Amino acid sequence: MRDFAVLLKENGLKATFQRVNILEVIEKHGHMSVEDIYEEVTKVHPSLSLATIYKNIILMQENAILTEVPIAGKKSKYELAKADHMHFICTECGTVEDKMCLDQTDVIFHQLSEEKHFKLKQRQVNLYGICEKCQIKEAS
Amino acid sequence: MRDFAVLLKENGLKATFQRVNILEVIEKHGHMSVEDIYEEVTKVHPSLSLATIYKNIILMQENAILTEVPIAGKKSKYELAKADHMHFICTECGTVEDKMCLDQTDVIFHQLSEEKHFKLKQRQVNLYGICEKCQIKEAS
DNA sequence: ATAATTGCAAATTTTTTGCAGGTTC
DNA sequence: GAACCTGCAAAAAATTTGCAATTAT
Repeated sequence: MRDFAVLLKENGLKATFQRVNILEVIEKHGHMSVEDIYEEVTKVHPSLSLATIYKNIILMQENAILTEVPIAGKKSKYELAKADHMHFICTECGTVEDKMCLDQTDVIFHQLSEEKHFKLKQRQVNLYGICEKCQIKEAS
Repeated sequence: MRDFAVLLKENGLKATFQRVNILEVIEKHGHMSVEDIYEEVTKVHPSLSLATIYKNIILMQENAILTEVPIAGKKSKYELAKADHMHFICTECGTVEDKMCLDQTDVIFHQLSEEKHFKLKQRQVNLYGICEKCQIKEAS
């Protein structure tokens, strides 16, 4: 488990129990909506409030600790900021799975960063479909 | 301007003034949030309600007439369903611009559709950065 | 010690719902 | 004329805000 207290301090944020807790559950589960986080985190720290989660998600995004993964037809999920990757998103159950970028994605990104009229900062490649579990469920 | 009445009927939906109107403003502006649509559409048809927009956006997505473009840090926008393309999204002003897919995106998509554990349906490549206008604004 | 952070409650904003009246085919 | 659709108003859900009490450094 990463040392989130240090990570927070490096970004000039105080390492409160709440923040570390939020980051730990996100690390553990990978991709979580605000509500997912709330449910998990209150198991350990029942008084942790939704307002605190909202405030911190915003703050941690500003500090590039968290990244939002907006999803068509569902609520956004949040993940720890990490090296560029793609997402498999299940349109049935909403599960998000990371997928390493292929070589071609770098080619594309590089080519697009040449575009003079748009200063490219970040890419997000989201692949929608049906995950293994839901395929099995559908079949039956 | 496309004949949206026909498009709606092809999908088994009644061609109401409201629906055609919603589709026309989206066609004209390219990418619009619910609120954008409401503001535009009420200029022509002041009594058109938000509830109608919400109901129809859902319905038209189910019928593959509209596509949601979810955007990190901003509200989703909606566009007419069309051939695969990428989006340049300005993180300052929220403007969305379409960008044709490069050849490599097809290679990637094809390669990923071989993955046995995920039945790939749709891709969404979103490129975040600063648009020309906002670059100029920043510089000054 | 002090500046930042939390948690509550209230306010605001966004989205959904039910239904009576109106419209499309 | 039957089924569908709209617009209202109310309800529900999601997010933000202000502030007094608490906590991290």
